Amino acid sequence: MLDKKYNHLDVEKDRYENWKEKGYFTCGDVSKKPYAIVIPPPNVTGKLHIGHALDTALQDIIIRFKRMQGFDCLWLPGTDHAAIATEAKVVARLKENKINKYELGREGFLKECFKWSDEHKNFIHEQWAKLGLSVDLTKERFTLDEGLSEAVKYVFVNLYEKGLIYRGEKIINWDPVAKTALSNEEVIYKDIEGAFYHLKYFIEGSNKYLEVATTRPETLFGDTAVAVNPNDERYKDLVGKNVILPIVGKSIPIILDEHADPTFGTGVVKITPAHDPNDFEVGERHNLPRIKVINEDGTMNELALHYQGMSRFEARDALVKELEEKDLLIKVEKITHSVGHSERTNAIVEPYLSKQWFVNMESLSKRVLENQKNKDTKVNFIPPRFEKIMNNWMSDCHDWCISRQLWWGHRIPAWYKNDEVYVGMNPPEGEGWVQDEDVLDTWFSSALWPFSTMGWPNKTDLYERYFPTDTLVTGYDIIFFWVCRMTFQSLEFTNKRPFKNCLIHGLIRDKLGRKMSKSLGNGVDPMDMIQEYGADALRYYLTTTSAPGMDIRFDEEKLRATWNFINKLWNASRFVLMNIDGVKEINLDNLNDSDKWLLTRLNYTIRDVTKYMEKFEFNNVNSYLYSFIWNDFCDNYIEMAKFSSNEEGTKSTLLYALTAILKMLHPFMPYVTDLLYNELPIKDENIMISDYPKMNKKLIFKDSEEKVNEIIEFIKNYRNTLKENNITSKYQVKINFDEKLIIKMLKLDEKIIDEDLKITSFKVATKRYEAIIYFEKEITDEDLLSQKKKIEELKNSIKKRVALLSNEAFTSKAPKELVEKEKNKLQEEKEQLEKMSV
RNA sequence: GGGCGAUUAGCUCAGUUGGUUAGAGUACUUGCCUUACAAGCAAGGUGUCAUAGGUUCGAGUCCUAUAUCGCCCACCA
Repeated sequence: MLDKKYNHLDVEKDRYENWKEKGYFTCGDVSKKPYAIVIPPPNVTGKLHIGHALDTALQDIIIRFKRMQGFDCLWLPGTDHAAIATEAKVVARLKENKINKYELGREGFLKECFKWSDEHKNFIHEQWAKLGLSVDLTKERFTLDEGLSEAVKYVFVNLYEKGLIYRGEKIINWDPVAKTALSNEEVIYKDIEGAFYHLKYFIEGSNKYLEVATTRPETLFGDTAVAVNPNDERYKDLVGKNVILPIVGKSIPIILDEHADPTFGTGVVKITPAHDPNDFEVGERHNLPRIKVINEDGTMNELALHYQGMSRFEARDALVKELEEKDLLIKVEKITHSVGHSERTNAIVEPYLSKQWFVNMESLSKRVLENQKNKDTKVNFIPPRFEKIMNNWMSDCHDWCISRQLWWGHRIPAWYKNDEVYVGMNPPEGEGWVQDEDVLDTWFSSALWPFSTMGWPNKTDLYERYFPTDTLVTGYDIIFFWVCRMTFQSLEFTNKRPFKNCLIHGLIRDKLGRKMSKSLGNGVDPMDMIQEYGADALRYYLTTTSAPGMDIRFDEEKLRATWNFINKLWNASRFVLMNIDGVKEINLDNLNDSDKWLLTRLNYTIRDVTKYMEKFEFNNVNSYLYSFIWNDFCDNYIEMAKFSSNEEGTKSTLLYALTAILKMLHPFMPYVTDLLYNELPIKDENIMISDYPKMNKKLIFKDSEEKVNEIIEFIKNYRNTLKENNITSKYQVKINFDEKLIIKMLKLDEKIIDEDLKITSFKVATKRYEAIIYFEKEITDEDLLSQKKKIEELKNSIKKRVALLSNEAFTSKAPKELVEKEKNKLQEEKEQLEKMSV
């Protein structure tokens, strides 16, 4: 027998191990149709956050639903080595022990990284288990696995051979803390306080000067020109002259370039090709030298003269002071401007001239855009609006910088000997070749995830059977980090989309709508919530609380309400189990009206729930399931069933309905439904491999549905009348019907009389049931008023409906069913009014 | 500057291809320990659907503006 109260800790204990041992998570039944999802691999950096809980719960719901529908389901799990993120963490851990990565050397450092990633993989496994995720652990992959590394190399070499990967010297985003290049997507722009420094650049051979405004005076050592706009009349006569670089004393030309905006500041721009992407382009156009004045670690180099060795920021302060002393500073204007920060180290990113590897995005992105036009082969975003994000990014993307000056990652398969470059799967033969020191951007390997995890480029059984995958689930924040890149790599290398559907969910915010972040300390640990409310409640709450793609404000009150819902399910199950003694088979041949009513409602629910499960609209699934379970099943049916619990039909209906309820809830709350299902007298081996309920048209009973609906309505009206008129114990009732259910539910037995009494009376009436309640009491004005009000309301409604139905525009243009429905309603209302007017 | 989303009950959110009296949870009021559940039951009140126009027999839903809030991208010498 079940405990009186639902205890999630007891329920969820040890259950996962059992599923795993039985092999329920393992795919491979070739007699069934395949259905595949690959998990977005979490980084091996830390613990899973609440967003992971949402993302993985959604996938588990889909997989469990499809599994019960009879698909052979592969949910492929894995983890991401997360190049820079992990490397930063390991460096930090080593630092605690006062160890520097360079002292350790590449090999030693990688050993530390593997140690770290193994630890975190274990941690992630534990959390997946707590969440109840039915991932196929026999197929687990890691982005640095041998197979995946082969795929990465293959793709690199192939793109290189096609000319889509090249090595070039460009301005890239440099992280001076991690000392590596970053892609544009790894740079986060934040508004910070800064200043415009207005400097004097004296015109050569003159005592006049140009006023040059800059936010980064320390880069002036790298200036190789100043530019003005060709249409700027103010500086027309200066063309061809030179200015003297302050402090340095060097002469640099005044050039004409569109880049200078005459309406911005003084209209004069200093050009530092080695330290600014726009200036770099200006430099290209005018053939200017590129002078680097900053080192990899963000300190100034020898070209910065006496500022050598200072950090960028120290040098700025000191330089400004010197400029001021030498009367070369005109003014300092405080401004707020957005400055790029490294996503991982939070260091201010330095635009930096350096030799890196790039992917040419032109043809790859074009192919994605083309493919999205074909509705049979496109990636279907759910909700559809997110397709625009991918398309926008794909129609305006720059070449992708893929080399990283890190150790943790896939080493670039390029070797150099003097000026020769060799790119290949294996090291070149012969002496003197040195492999590129750099590794690839972590997203380069994640981009291959849906097929590299299945053994590609080998034609494995796994790949042949499950690729392209069916559905990818992820947050909108990584559409261009990841979804876009998977799509173009997949189209390029497999000629197929990586997944048919891409289900996009929102971000989880705190109660006030703020992003969860470490600095605010407003994060919610899913493991804490599981401890407090159970994984079942957390999963159900997170996945059903909002419409697809919308952000969620995390609200513990709602999570608690979900726990209450499970407690309700628990107790309803107790009731059923207490009342189905001796049932050996489900027999639905002899049913009473309330049984038929419940089965009818159940079948509608199965139909609606299935429809919305297929569409991934879990909030709608909830609204149908919740109201069916709580209102129809518990509040109405169980109460009615108490009067017929000895009947075979009712016992069977209770069991049949509970079985279907548990199955429909199972994808969301696997633990509690597994336990409750096991208590049932008639069951399959396990709920997670049982059949999903199907609508059965034979179990739709329209007449009983209508009748019991009216009974419920009558009961409600009756109780309302008692309550409103404060009728407590002593009253008598005259009725026009012999409906046992109403009599029992309202406990009318001892109150029924046959004759009319000449005392206060209230009438309760629906279409076919009518009761007059006699009550010893003076009718107060208030009573009269409330009765009058009801009649008024009814009259108004009738008036409105009559007007509507006499509107010819409506009757001729509206659908016939609707007009018919309105007519029926009008008829009903008229009848009711007649009955109410005593 | 370009794009996206939101605005509905005190709060948090749903609202299907337009269908005529707009829903849920929570909070609130009242009465109940009715042997599944008081973390419950019964009954109840709650709305200028951001604003202004328009289309339509009919608009929370479609169209056009506007306002406020949030997010993304680009630019920021």
